[in-house]
Amino acid sequence: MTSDNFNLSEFLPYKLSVLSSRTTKMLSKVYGEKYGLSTPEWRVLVHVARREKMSVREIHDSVYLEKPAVSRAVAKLEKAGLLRKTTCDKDHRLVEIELTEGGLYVFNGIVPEALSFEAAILSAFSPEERDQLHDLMERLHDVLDRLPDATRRPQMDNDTSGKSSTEAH
Amino acid sequence: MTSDNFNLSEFLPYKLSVLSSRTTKMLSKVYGEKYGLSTPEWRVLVHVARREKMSVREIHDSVYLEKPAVSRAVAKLEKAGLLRKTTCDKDHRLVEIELTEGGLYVFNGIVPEALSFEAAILSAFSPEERDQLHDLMERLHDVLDRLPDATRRPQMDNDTSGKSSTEAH
DNA sequence: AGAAAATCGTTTCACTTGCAACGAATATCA
DNA sequence: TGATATTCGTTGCAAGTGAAACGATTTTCT
Repeated sequence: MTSDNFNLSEFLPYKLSVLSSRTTKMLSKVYGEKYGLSTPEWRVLVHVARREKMSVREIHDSVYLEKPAVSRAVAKLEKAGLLRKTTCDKDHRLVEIELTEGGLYVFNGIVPEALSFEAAILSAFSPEERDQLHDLMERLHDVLDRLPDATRRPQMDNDTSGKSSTEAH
Repeated sequence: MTSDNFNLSEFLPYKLSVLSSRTTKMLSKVYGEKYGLSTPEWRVLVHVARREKMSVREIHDSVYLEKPAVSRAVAKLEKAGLLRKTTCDKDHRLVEIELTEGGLYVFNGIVPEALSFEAAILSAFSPEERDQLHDLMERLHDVLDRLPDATRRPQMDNDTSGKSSTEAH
């Protein structure tokens, strides 16, 4: 029998899922307990904070969230006063989403904690190991991209500030 | 301003989540489309296949699934005829779960495909890099374990066959 | 211009999840 | 032994999710 000794706990997709779930769950305490944000809301908030105005579709394209998830997150964040939503003048199908002052305030409150959480996690690694991790994950994505029924991978958006993406590491 | 240039797409918890989601989603086609199993059902099935009889609690302890998720997955798998559920003689609170012949058949059909999916993913890596990946993920878990509000991490169960866990490779 | 197709954001619906509470069974301990 | 506490598996419920459908708007093409 060939599959007799299949061990779930050594199966890469399962291991990735467990690690990801634990990480997300522990991070969610940062934006959840203190600010009452869900994970989609947290993602939308920090993404919107990077640009002037953006539409639901732009968020959907760059963040790993389904369109309905973006729409609902935006609705909740608007109700909470963290962002403002107006219909675009030039194209009435589009909405223009931007942070309010309150949204910026929350953003500035959460991000340092999120970064310190990430720093705590990465503290176990040397700079070389962090590069390794990044590299391995990137190559994992590349393999997934080439598989038959490849799932959508959100586009990394062009950085408006900071180092250019063409710059060597 | 310190958090001006926070970039979600370079944030480790987010990156882990995206990679894990993509992997799980693509793997789920293996057990989903052809066998109609959900992810919890797939996990329960392959875990139960490793031992004689086990309880819901034992599954919950070793697999990253909430107790209700295990209970529901077991119920569905039983209804599908893939496993058998009987109340324990010695302790009537417990149930004894074991694979049926049909369950073993499905198991033997799925596992090779799952393993070949994993192999396809890992094909991009050298043996050393696979060890690196494993090592980095393990150390990530260790860090999470030591953090204040550490989330539960399922126990890796003792292997009944194959190499012992104390063996240095 | 006018019909048809495409796009955008929202909503609907069925399904899944996570958490707490529950009844049943056993263990603990006076 | 009898009262209390604990454990086990299930269920209820509120919230979240994904896929398809929808109305509104714009684009495309004749």
